[in-house]
Amino acid sequence: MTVVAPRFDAVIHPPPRLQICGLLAVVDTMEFAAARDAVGVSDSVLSKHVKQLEAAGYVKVQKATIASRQRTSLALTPEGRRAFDAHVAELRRITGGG
Amino acid sequence: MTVVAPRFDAVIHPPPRLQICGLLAVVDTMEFAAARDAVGVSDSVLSKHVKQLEAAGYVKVQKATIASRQRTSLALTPEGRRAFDAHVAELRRITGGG
DNA sequence: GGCAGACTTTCCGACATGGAAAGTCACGGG
DNA sequence: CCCGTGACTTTCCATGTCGGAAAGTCTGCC
Repeated sequence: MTVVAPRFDAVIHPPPRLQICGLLAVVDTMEFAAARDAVGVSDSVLSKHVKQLEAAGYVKVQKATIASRQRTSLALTPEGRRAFDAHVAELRRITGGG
Repeated sequence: MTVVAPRFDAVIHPPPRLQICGLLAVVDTMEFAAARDAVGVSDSVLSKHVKQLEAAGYVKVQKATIASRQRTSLALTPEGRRAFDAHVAELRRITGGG
């Protein structure tokens, strides 16, 4: 039985955003710099993609000042996880993965 | 063991092209009109996407005049199948599907 | 008050996309 | 023979998206 209703999500599909979500789906929370390096983009590009995911309500951004340094961490919202799972399900359907 | 080397392919990734490849991966060959309807795009749009897949050497286009009517059928080339499989593998890797 | 760190925004130029319309090409009809 | 039709293909356009670079914002430290 299918757990999520497959639904193609244009906000998630672009490579950088698919990667961000894929990472967050596994680690639950990750810092801005780590995500930027993992995705392999510049600060501005990551910032812009995160902003779109945030605007869609898929990612939650937490800014904290730790040890005098600004730390921004990212995490999927429950809705973001649902959307991601649904998108992945749709990808599998499209690509013949069941 | 991995059968294909995961490799993100920008030619395949865009939704319409991912769909076209996904369809061809299953049916081996499909007519232009059937693909257009399955993907849900206009003639011109399908034609343009197919052209890109063809330019990349991923899809083979065969035009035949059958019963006085032009019939264009599409099929994945061996290289197209490899590229599609590799892209799908990469998507699974990114999306945490192994 | 000035400086550094960590992001954000703004400013572009380069492409990618899709729909509509015009263009091809090969019949089949009149 | 010329025309209309079917099945695509190209061209024309108006948007949109992307990414890099540079400037801007904020906060805490010196």
